[in-house]
Amino acid sequence: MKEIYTTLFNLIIGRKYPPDTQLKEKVLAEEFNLSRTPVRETLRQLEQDGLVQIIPNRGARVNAFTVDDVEEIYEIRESLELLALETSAPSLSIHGLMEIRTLIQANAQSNDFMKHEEDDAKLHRYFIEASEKRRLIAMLNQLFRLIQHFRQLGFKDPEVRSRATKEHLELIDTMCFRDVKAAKEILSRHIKNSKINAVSHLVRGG
Amino acid sequence: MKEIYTTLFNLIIGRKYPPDTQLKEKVLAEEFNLSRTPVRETLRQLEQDGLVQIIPNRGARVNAFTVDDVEEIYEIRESLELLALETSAPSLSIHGLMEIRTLIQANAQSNDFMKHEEDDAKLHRYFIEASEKRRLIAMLNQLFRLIQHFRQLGFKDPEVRSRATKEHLELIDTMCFRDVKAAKEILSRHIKNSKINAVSHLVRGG
DNA sequence: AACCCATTAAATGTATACAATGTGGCTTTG
DNA sequence: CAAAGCCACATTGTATACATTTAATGGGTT
Repeated sequence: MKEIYTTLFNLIIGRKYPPDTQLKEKVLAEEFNLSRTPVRETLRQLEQDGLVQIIPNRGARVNAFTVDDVEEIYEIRESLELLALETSAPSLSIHGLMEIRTLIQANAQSNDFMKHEEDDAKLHRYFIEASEKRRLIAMLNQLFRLIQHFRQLGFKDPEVRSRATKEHLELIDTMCFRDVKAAKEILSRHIKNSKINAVSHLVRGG
Repeated sequence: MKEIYTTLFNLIIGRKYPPDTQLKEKVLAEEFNLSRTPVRETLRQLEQDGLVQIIPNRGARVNAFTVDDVEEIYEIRESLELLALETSAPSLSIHGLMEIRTLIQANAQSNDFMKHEEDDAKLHRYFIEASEKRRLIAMLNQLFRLIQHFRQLGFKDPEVRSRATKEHLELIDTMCFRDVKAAKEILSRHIKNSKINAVSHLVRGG
């Protein structure tokens, strides 16, 4: 039952289901060997992700997921992560920061792009969760799910990896000095770079 | 069917259902003369609002909705509205700005606090929707729903009203000059003031 | 007395059956 | 021939029935 959600999710993100495709409950139920009930719930979740639109009595249709959408998500993410960073600042321990720093530096020279992707996720999640704001964390998690695919693509480029690593280390060091204002600048630029990088993997309008 | 959502929503926000209350599908279905199916959907929506937590196979329980939650929502709102303001700036017309300005000034001396609340909503929505960012708009709409109750309380105080009006006019005038940076400062302060005002209507921990 | 396992009751999860709504095509009529 | 109305069908919305999971209880053993 959880499978149907991730499957549909990936089909839409991956453009296998083109925009405006009607998602009919009965058809999906048969394809996934389920009844309409769990299918309906899945469609509601996808609506919350902004991937489909549901019109009462008329069902669900796939929303376009364009370059503009990816950009928008990155911009929202930036705003919210800056807030999280600011909020987390007082409660961060040097110990915790150093732990992550060691991890990142250990993988800095690695060519395994998945490792870099994981480290990136860990670092961002570290600051986000340290904010201890339930809703903020939940919202950012949702945004991360939506752009995960494009983030992974980005890390395949060695230049992107080394720049990200550099920015990560800068961010940590700056936060060690509790210079929140400077840290926000670095994080802002880092996410803007990530956005450009993610978008470069897409064709405009596609 | 839509009624059950708003009813439960208000019961939780209004603390009629205390935190940790178990919301059982069968009980709610009988109370609202519905079957479990639409009740389940309602509970999922409330989960998305962060008002209940659903644990698989164990059902829904009411989340606490504390002062901290209200503050968090205001802070997220601030971040996102600043983004919306920045994004909307290029596409704003002097004509549209003046139209709202006239409206606000017309009601400036009114004692009808509902009118002020409506104008406030209109102004904020104006900038938000001008950003033309689907997700941003949707997220802010959800946040507004969550704090609507406390916003209304705030406008009952004449001092709060006049300060809000003043800040609104400042914001509009500054945007007329396309001074986005200054406008963001004003909006930031305005929302921070609103937050303090909303929180002052609550007892800590309640 | 404390612990473990089986049994059971109550809740959620899923499937199916029924109701209501909206769409498209056909007919009818001006 | 065009437009409006009506009927049939497909789809969603809701109710109910069945399956599964979980938590609690009680009996038996150590």
